[in-house]
Amino acid sequence: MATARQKESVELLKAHGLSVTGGRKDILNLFLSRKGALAHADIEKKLGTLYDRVTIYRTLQSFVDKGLIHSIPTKDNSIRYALCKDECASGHHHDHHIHFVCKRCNHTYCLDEVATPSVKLPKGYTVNQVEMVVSGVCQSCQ
Amino acid sequence: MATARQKESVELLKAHGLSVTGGRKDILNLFLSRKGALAHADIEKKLGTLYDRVTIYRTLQSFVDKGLIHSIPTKDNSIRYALCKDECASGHHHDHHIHFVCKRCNHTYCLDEVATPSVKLPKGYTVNQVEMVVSGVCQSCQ
DNA sequence: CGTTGTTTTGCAACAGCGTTGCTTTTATGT
DNA sequence: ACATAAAAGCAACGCTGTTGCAAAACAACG
Repeated sequence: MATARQKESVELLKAHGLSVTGGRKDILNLFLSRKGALAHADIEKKLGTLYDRVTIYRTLQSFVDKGLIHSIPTKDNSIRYALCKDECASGHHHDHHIHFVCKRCNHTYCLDEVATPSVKLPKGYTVNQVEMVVSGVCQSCQ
Repeated sequence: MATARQKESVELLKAHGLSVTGGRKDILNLFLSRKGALAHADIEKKLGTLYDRVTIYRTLQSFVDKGLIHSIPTKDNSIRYALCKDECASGHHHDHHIHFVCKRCNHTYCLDEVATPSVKLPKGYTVNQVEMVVSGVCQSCQ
């Protein structure tokens, strides 16, 4: 099981054109094991003794660049990251789902089954991307 | 005209239970004169010589607390602020409009005429607040 | 399996953002 | 105009994210 996940992360890394290193495997495993988004601070808290702060920053950046994870904007000024679905590729993110932030446990979830509704903008505006973040109370915290 | 705006800002401050000071008037005037959101950095650039950095932070915070302005989350990790409509009061923000970020001029607008569409979440989720940020190209930059 | 060239990591230092404590100055209400 | 309460200024700090460079790890190839 742990080995299965190991294999999965290695495959994912290779499939996205990233060389396989210990740090990348560990960080990717965090994303795979925990459904929900992670902030840099979360990762540092879990792996802080193993890897340098800078390495984590650069790893996250490379993951975003290669379409492995995407960033989620939040009100509290801390960027969170979550795994992308298969449709995302290098340079092209297609996260058409909405994000949910729980006020109790402070976890962030990708609600893949909920698509972002289309919006009608006033004349003259060209839409490029739509971000939707819903906050409230999640299933586990009810 | 400048005096009319002066009066308007004084009224607004008083109406929201804030004492009237030079800094608050100047900062509020910035919001009144410029349609669009402002980041702390923008304000500092315009008024930086007049007021201390800390004063600007505290002023913005008090404006948010009293329901004068609201914050807008962005991907680049810089909080922007925009004027609230009348429905907002101390502690209760009702910004049910969407926000638009232009990729060209990098301005942020409140599209008050566009309401946030309602979303259907999976069972077990309680919705508290919905944030919608659309990015693209604005009217002036077409 | 070892060598070589490239990529990644760790370390140190730095810049920017936002906060806090304390003192001085400014506003408010009587 | 005065006393009291609030805000501004100053200094310092912590946290987040970035950059340059040297050491280490990885990938490809013979």
